[in-house]
Amino acid sequence: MPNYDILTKSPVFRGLNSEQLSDCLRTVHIQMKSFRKDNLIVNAGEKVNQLYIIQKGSVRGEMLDYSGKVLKIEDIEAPRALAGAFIFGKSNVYPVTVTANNDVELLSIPKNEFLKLMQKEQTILINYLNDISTRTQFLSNKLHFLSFRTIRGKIAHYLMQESGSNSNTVELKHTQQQLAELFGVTRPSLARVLGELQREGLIVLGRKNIVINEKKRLSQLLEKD
Amino acid sequence: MPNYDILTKSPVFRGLNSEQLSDCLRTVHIQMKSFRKDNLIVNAGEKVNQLYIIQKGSVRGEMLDYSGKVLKIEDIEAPRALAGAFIFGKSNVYPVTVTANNDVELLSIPKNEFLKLMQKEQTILINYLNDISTRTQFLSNKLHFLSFRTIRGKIAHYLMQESGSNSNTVELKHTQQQLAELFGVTRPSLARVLGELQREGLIVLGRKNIVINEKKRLSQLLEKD
DNA sequence: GCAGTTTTGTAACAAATGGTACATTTCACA
DNA sequence: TGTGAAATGTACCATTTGTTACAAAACTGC
Repeated sequence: MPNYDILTKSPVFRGLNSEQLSDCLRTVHIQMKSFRKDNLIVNAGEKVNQLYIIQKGSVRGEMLDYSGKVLKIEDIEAPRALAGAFIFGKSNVYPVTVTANNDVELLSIPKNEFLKLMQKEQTILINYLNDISTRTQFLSNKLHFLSFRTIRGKIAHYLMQESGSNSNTVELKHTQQQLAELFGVTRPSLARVLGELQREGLIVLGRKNIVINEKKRLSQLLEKD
Repeated sequence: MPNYDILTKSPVFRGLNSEQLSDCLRTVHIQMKSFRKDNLIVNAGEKVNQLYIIQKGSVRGEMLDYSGKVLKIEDIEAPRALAGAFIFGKSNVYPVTVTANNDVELLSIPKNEFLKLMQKEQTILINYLNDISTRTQFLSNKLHFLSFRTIRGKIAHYLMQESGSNSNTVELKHTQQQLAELFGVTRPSLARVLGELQREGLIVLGRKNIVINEKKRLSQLLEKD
């Protein structure tokens, strides 16, 4: 029941066609796993012994601090790979708790079987290197983001990043609550700072977007943080 | 002038002997580079087109926020590899500024040459996967660490991590200033909280160590943060 | 269009941290 | 052993954020 058409679009198998992929996968032991919405897929701290590739649905990675408070790290959607960077490495342990956002199907490939695949297909090797490297870069960005001390700084950085160089409007895909979790701050604090920035004329708050009035002054906020 | 004896101890070339390594490296184009103490090796934002392996000395990776304030990320010493995870991936750009801690010699291998090496020597491939995976795990830890809101939480987490499960003494390898940078807080604030924790009887501050008196209460701090 | 739910705006106060300054202690080394 | 530099302890106040609470506005499903 692996869907080769979908899986060939995964970062790991990209560049192969369905036939090539099914030929490859026939030579190794694989397994399909299913999860329902909000099911726990992996708990932080579990050992990683296989590569998971999402064939259907989307999952979220969250970090739980000791009080159970949630810091959301990211969403991963089909057909991306899960925890690719944690199969190898020293501690082979999931750093985040992974939960299903909706109905999810995973392709599971044991570590040593996946090694065989990479030895066999150079395309998979290069893809895999690209994938974990991209993940590392994502973490690095996240780290950079969290390094802003103030909420103003985080907002400024977020808006500058989301708006790109040409546009002055940022479409919001998240509620304030979700944004606050992303920033690692409380919702009222975020709302307060957003309100301040609006009163100061830097931005205009819409329901589902934010218009940047003065990009220069906004970027100056970054320099003070 | 590559030193094969040292390089075989690098995470990337581990498992090969000097002869095997020199044979490998003879088939590709490599280059040696030298830097003096506090020389800039790579600026954050530069493109990554080669793998650097430190043959001699140590370097530090630092993130500069826009005001020029320094957030130290890590030290990397010979014979580890540098920015291994950023050769591949989407944005091929250094996330941190790399500076020499002392006199440094680097082995530089262009990206496509390094690909050849991995195709040729499976040992190098597996080593490389382990290396970048370990780096990702390091970043993930760092992220977890920074997610603690309060200084108390960061101190508690740091001490619990450093002391391990048996010992109650943490040897300090850093000054307060260095620790403060590691934590992303100011030095006086760190000193204040350390003082508070001592007054509350949780820890005893020494010049070059910290003794944990009540491990239970310390771990409870983590739950409140 | 209405009722219930979610999202947003905002206020008042508490808590935590930053910035700055300075005295004291420790360290390095001449 | 003495001296200058570095590290540490601490105090004061400003700033930022958290916490809690509540009202208004916007959505949702009927």
